Amino acid sequence: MSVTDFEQRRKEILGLIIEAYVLSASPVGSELVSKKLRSSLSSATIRNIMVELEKSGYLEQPHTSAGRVPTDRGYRFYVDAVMDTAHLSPDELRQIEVLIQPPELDVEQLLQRASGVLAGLTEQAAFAVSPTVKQRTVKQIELMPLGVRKILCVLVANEEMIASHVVEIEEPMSRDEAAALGRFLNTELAGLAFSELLNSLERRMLAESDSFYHLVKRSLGILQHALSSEPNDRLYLEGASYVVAQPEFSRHPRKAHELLKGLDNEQTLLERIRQDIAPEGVQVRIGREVQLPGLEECSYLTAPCAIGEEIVGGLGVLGPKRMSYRRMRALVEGMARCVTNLLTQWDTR
Amino acid sequence: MSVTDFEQRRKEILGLIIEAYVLSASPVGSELVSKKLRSSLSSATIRNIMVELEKSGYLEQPHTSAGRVPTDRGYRFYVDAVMDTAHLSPDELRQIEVLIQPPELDVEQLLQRASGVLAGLTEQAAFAVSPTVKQRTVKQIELMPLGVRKILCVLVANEEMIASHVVEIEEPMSRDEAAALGRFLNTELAGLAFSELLNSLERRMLAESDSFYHLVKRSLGILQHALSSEPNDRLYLEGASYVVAQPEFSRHPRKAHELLKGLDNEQTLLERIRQDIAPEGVQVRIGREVQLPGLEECSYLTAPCAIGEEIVGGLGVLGPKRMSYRRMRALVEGMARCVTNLLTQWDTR
DNA sequence: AATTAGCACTCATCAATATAGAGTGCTAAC
DNA sequence: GTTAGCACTCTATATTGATGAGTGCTAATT
Repeated sequence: MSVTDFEQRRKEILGLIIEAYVLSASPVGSELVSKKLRSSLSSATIRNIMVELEKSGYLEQPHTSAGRVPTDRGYRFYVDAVMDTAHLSPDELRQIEVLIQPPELDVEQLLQRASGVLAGLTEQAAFAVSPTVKQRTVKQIELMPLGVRKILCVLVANEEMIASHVVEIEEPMSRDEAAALGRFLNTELAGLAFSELLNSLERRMLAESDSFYHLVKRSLGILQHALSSEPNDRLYLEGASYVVAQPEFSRHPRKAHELLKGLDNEQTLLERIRQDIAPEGVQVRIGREVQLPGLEECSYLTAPCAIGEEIVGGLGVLGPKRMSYRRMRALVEGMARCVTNLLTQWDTR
Repeated sequence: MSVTDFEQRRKEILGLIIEAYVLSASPVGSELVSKKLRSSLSSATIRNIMVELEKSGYLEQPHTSAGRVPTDRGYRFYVDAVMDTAHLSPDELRQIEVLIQPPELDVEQLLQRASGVLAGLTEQAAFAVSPTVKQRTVKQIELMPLGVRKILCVLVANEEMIASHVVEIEEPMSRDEAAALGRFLNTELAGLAFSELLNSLERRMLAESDSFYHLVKRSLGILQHALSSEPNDRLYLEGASYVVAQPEFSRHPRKAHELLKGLDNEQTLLERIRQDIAPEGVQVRIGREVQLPGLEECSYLTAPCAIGEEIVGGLGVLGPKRMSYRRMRALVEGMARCVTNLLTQWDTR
């Protein structure tokens, strides 16, 4: 038997152990593996291999004379090198699209639905992070005076992504002035990324001392405020109850409590998840890799959502380390694809 | 000893039992009550009174030879007729105002902070319902074409409450047309409640066949859409982990799971809570009165938040039935007062 | 050299049992 | 109307022993 065959067999057995453990939530013994294995090997042989897998750090024993349980490293190896990739069928994708389609063209509603449906499908906690208008390019900017010293600044990235902010200003501004300023901004700034807006205006202020100086200065003040806060920067999270119901947590109330405390921390979660949203597709974080307080016993998967080529947000699933990574990956990928499809459709309509 | 003295003593004992139970979470025996009672009565006498209180339905025994535990009815009586009212000191109120003040004039952010701070102070789950623009009166309406067949409709109730919706329309509309329509709407509809808007327009359509007919018709179509969905209609909920950590739930994982499932149901919760927000002030719902699936073992308190005299939202606290209603009422009332203060300040600034 | 049967050993789990003590209701005395 | 005293009930906790799943090791087998 060649070395690679050897390796292959170890992988297969690790896979079987993990899959059995995912279902049963209790340590897996050599007998069971022996039965499930295609090539018939006795439990004794399996035991020998299990010892090797334990030495490699993929498995561990809760105590002498219990079966084996995967370690973080075991799961990681399984995800990277053992499990095969599944995809949802076109039919399932269509069904999901129907489920998440909101009655209106509204990104927030879409994401809320997506996280809800994803939680239901996976029976885990599911999340979606709303894209910030900042990441997108300017389509239109409108200014509208409210009262004397307040101005409503509406930033339009595209039809579905709109941010409006009330900005307090020093000098009063009339309706006509606002309209003029709006026209100025729209001709000068359309097509820029919102993130470059301020830089661009600042550069102009330094360079030219032209007739627009006053306009530029006022715009800068207003846009600085409007872009500084983004209340829509939100994490939709649903289905925490599924996770707490898992034996890992329901048997250890303290852990459940810590998990929920961790999930209450919307901002921390959001930042961490944002980091993982990458164009490469589905990302997996396992156990201690999660690096979020209270979520050491959890794993999560993320996938990016895009409008066309531009990544504008993401979604994913969070559950106990003991989850079916194969199925979760398929579902997260499928859901992200559906959201991306819908957003892109909306955008080009 | 007169009848009212008699009644008074029963109340005092019920109060002691409830307060002890709130702290200890375990059935309260006659010995303990006897010790805590000011007028010294032996445990035997207390037992007799406890039997009466049990007959009245205020107490029950988990089993023979355990102490007593309050029933829903017992809590209700305690809240209505036994406990005294506490209020936060002006100093505490000021501290809270500082804590919840957001960096910007934004109702949503204010409510989010309020629910977070309230959860921290009460160590229970706390919630806040965002006011819908529908409940307020029209200050300004702006229409802004986006692309060919879409129009952005901005509804301004006051500086801090703004709702914007993208509406798809049949016939294209130019910038000028939109501006004209906007002017029409602002002159005709300002001061009306948003909820009356549609009715008012419909009446006009039937009555007059005047030169404005076309304008009215178009407005109606747009506003119908814009008002039909209210994505800001949201419930902020924080601190569920506190509740799950209470022995009522941490000792019974199934109950904890059901609680969390109940809390996941944002819409149902929101509707139920809205019903309870009354101008009279703090409302209390206890146990089965809650009438929300999965929350039979909980109680909640709500208080209205207003801008001036007009109630625009509310907030409250949710926890196990075994909570310090006295302290919760003070905190909920105080927090509502702070939010009301801030909103009213903003509005009149 | 790899595999396997056989076996002694370990340890968690579960049910059965005993024990302690908290709290009751009742009765009779104050 | 109040209270001391007491028998009684029932939970909570600890103890014990039996069960069995699963292991590691050794020696036999292929």
